[in-house]
Amino acid sequence: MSCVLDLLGDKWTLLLVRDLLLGKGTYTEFQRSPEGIPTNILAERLKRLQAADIIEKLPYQERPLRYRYQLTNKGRDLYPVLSAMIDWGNRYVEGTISRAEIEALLAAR
Amino acid sequence: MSCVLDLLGDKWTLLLVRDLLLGKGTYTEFQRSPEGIPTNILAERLKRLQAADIIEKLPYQERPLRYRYQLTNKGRDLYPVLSAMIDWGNRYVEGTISRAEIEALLAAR
DNA sequence: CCTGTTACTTGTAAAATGCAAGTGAGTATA
DNA sequence: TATACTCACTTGCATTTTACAAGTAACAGG
Repeated sequence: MSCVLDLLGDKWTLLLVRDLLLGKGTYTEFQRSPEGIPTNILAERLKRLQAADIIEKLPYQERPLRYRYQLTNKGRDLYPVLSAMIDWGNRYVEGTISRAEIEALLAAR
Repeated sequence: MSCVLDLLGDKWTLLLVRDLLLGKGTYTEFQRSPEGIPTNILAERLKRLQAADIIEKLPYQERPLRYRYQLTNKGRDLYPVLSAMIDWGNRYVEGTISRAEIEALLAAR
């Protein structure tokens, strides 16, 4: 647990994983998420997640060359963690989006 | 997710929930956990978890009057979140204790 | 009285975070 | 061929949070 929380135990990291699961992938897409992650924190977290092999950076266009981030298998396997948090949130925290609505968002993309 | 992470998204909170699930309950028991939580952080997190109705403080002896903390139903329902993290850790993080060993610890108490 | 235990609180230095502004590569527009 | 614009960051700095050490208060036992 302690080792896992050294990687994921902060306010922003799992929000990034959530965004990635929802299909976001570019720097500006992450920045535009409603929580408004500070740009220096975003850059640092992306590096940490890459170093931990949870995400990878791939070119998605040339001229101009641009990269997008996407989850590795290791990263995608965090879905059950997010899923459990969503279920708990739906049960106990007000104003949370239901699991069904989220699955719909995932299916839509 | 964001609301849930405002409560749980830090290094120590879920470690406390883990300790509580393992049967720990007094201030010194938490302090003696191998991660070594700083005492001021411990006090603050216990207050936050109480305020969030995740734990409650109950007297366990008189003369001298002493309290222990224990999970509420809301707190116990965090088990699936921990469980998902443990499974992910077992798969991807070295030096993690297997789920089976943890279940044994839980059964033992 | 003196020592020990439990459960904290207080002070402070170090580290992480949040915010604003700036940079550089490349593209599009006038 | 300047000028402006987008994307993906980096840098500087004030504020907040954390970590570590020390101190405190209530009570008990010898």
